[in-house]
Amino acid sequence: MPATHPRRILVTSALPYANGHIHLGHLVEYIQTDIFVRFQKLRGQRAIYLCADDTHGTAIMIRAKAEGRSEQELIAAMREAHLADFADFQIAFDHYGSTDSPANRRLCGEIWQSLRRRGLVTSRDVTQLFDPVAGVFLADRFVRGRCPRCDAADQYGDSCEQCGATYSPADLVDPRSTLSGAKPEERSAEHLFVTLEAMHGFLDEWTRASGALDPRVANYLIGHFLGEPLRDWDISRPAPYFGFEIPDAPGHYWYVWFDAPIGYLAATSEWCAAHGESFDAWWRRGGTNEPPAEIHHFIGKDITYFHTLFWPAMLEAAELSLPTRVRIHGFLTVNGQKMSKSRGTFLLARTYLDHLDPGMLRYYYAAKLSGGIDDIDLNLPEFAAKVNADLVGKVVNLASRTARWLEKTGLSARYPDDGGLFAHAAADGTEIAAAYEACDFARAMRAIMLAADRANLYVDTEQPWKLAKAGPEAAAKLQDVATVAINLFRQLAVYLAPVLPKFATQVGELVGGPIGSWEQSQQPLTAAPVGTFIPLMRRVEAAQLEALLSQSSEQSRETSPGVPAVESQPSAQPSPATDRPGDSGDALAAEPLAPTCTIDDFAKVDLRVARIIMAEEVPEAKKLLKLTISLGGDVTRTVFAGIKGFHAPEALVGRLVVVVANLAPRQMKFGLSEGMVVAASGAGAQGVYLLSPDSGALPGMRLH
RNA sequence: GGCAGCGUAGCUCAGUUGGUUAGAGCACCGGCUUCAUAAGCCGGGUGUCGCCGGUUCAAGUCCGGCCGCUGCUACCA
Repeated sequence: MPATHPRRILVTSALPYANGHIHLGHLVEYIQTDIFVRFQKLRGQRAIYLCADDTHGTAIMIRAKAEGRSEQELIAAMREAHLADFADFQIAFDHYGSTDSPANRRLCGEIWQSLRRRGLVTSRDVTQLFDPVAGVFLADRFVRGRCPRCDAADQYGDSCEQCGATYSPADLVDPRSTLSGAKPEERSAEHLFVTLEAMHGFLDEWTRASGALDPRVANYLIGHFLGEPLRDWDISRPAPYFGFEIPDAPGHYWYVWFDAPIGYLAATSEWCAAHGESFDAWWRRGGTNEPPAEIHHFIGKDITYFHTLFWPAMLEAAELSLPTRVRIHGFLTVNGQKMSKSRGTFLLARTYLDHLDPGMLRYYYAAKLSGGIDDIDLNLPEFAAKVNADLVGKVVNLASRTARWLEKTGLSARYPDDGGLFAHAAADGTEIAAAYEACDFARAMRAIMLAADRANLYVDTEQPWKLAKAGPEAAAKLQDVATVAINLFRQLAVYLAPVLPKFATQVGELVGGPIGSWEQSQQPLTAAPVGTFIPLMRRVEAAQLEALLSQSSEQSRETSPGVPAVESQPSAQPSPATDRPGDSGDALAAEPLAPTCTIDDFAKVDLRVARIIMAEEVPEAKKLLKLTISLGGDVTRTVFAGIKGFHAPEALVGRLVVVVANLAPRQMKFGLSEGMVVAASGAGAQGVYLLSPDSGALPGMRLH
């Protein structure tokens, strides 16, 4: 519980790059951070959540040029889009800045002077490929050519995707710039470096002993960087570059990764200016009489070393406060694989919002995040099941099934005997809070759902619907039972408030007023009016998920020219089939075409002709027939096929069908199924139609 | 190629410093309930804890090797 002096907690998320829109992968971090900050505020701590757009660098410069507008116009437009996405996902920054701001320029200058004073800046020439037409130096990925080892065409400047060779861009055969198509030339330019090795002792100590890092991360750093002399960090880029020109080195610009983390400081500075606070009190060591502010950075594992080596070194050199904790999370996969435009799983925040409630994603992520650096998977069928079961079926349903009894009477004047349920859940608050504090939100959600289970069991046991029918003499008992249920419901809403802020607000409107303090979970409400219950959250339907994926696929086709558009297929010729009566587009419309797959994808599926040699009823099964099929010779398989009712077993024996022969065997209730018989179905689901090859085909033949 | 993480029930995952009979949710089956958004409650069983070896009285847990999956690969590593 907050003592007389609340903790001061400064929290950041990594700055999103102004080169693209927010997607569901980004949101893992912003939602995680937002939950942490909201939790701290609910507990009465003084927490501030700061972030900003990361706006500088070559990529922004090139994109602005390609779009024929200034960098400032580009980043302003992207900022607006980012802010709208964050707001709609209920991510509540206390301040959202930009690295392209006067405050950031000033602070970059100050840090830079600290590095200079300490003699940590040096310079030397660096040779890079230069695009003479576009007039810019080229990163490896902006150069393509033939592999010097295997001669594969169209390879990136650093490694060959065909043979795996690694090399430098200058080794490529016939290199060309992906920006202009011009042949790049080698140019040498002076770069400025920070001599990190001078900070080696400090970093060793900080990594090991500060407690800011998970031991696994500390081990990683010790094993990979701190075990040998640290390389100089190339901190400048020659013109042309979109960024801040270095004041004492005209023609040189700070590299984007220098000014990006300083954006945390700039955001603090701007927030302080707007709220009459002192920057020094938050970042300067010994800047106040208060205990030092805590500084928590939330980042993805990909930018670990920027935040655990370069950034602490910069802060140390500038004598600013060091991070209390660097909280590192993994990446998001969708349905078990990385987000992919061609699979339609590269899900933008905005696309999600077009179809689904943001609170649901916040809850799902919370239920998956345990504070570690493991990747988390967004499995869409599981997402629907979890949201429907936990939020709709357990939590919201609790009010849905009891609030109506209290509309006229309000809560009982005294809190009834609930068998210790409220006190039990109030005591759970300690463990739930500890889990939130440790960013083990998954554990917090499990504990909260257990409390929800107990509450539902209570309602089930007390059977208020019977009391309602029992007449006036049971009215007091009915009011008491509903009072308990609604109190337990509101208690859950307090615990869930960091995850579901909008839901908590709505619950406050239903009963008891605004939820603003963790303490509200500790005392039941009495004699308060109860509003009319309106459904607070709708179930997720499969159709919504399909619509989400299908819209995402369309967007990807529009925006990624590398993926052939379905529309580009020559389909204008009238097809004989479309002239047939009854051949409507219903079936196609009911199940839109799957995303494009390659011939390699198709080759993974081994389709074979097979002969059904036995077909048996499975008495207990509603849909299944047990088939024994032959792939030729004495190779037979047992397959359970969902065709009962559409085909008589005896009519199937001897018939040729097509099977997926390399499908992973699946244990079904009635036995192991070792393949799948291919059949057509869909639209109206009027039937299931087996495929047959033309006569002459033999078992074992593969479909190509 | 380099680096990292993971591998526990059909699926998604928990399993504290090694310590009884390895757990939860979902899915599935049966029963109850009918207030509630096809919601709720009870019961049911399922595991060579990826494989091989080692340390130990004791290994899902520690060590080594192998296999598989996933992610990252930025002017860097």
